[in-house]
Amino acid sequence: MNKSTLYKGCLEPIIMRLLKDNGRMYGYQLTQMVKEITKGELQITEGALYPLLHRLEEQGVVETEMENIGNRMRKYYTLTKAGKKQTAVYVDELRTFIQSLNLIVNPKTAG
Amino acid sequence: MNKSTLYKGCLEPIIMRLLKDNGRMYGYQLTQMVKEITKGELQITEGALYPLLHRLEEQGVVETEMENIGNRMRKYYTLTKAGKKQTAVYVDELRTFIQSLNLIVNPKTAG
DNA sequence: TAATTATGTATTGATAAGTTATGTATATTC
DNA sequence: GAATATACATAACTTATCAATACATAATTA
Repeated sequence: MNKSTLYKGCLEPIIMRLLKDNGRMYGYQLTQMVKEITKGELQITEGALYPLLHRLEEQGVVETEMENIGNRMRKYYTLTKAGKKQTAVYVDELRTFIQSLNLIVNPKTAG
Repeated sequence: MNKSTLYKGCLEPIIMRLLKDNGRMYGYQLTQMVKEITKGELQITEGALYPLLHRLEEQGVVETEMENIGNRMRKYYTLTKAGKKQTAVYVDELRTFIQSLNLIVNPKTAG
């Protein structure tokens, strides 16, 4: 096992949740926010993030706008209406999943 | 996404944790216990479980004994000493991971 | 009694979600 | 001028899991 492989399968709801909470965000910002919130515990790689974002765009879950900051471009992602609905469902599933993990790892305190 | 794909990467610490708590267990029993504890939320498939158990045996994390119950055979798994050590580390990592997920999904209550 | 479900271990082929590595480019800091 | 941070992107590879299948016995149900 590898510490960093734990979140396989959870990345999608994680990203969607952050977009729901913060509105417009760009890729690099998402990686930094995850790192910051989890105090460095979760680090999203670009190889995981960008294909995911593109997939979400393809599916109509997010929509994008480009913006130029100085000479660099940024691609901002926003949840669509359908995306927000989706997010609610996924985050709920993730919560249930967390609860399930808790029941196994902390059988006494988790109820 | 698929609800059942959430726990990719978490199965190993889950199984090891159960073995640590309950001592000797057999494969089918592990699947049933996970299902029971999580009220049906997590269902371990054989295609995931048995290869994992075999891998753990290969690595010296668990050791096995066969037993005949009636006419059916059962293969019991027990953590080795090294396995118990490993388990402590992995479960700790899983706890940290759960905490990280919580920080993202429940930013207000999780601290 | 025939069919289905539960118990029990195991393997195979396919898939998808990651990692690692690489590429491009600008801005900043030492 | 070298290293680091910012910013997007893709390609090749790995691997953990699923779905399906296989085999076998016991128990239940129609």
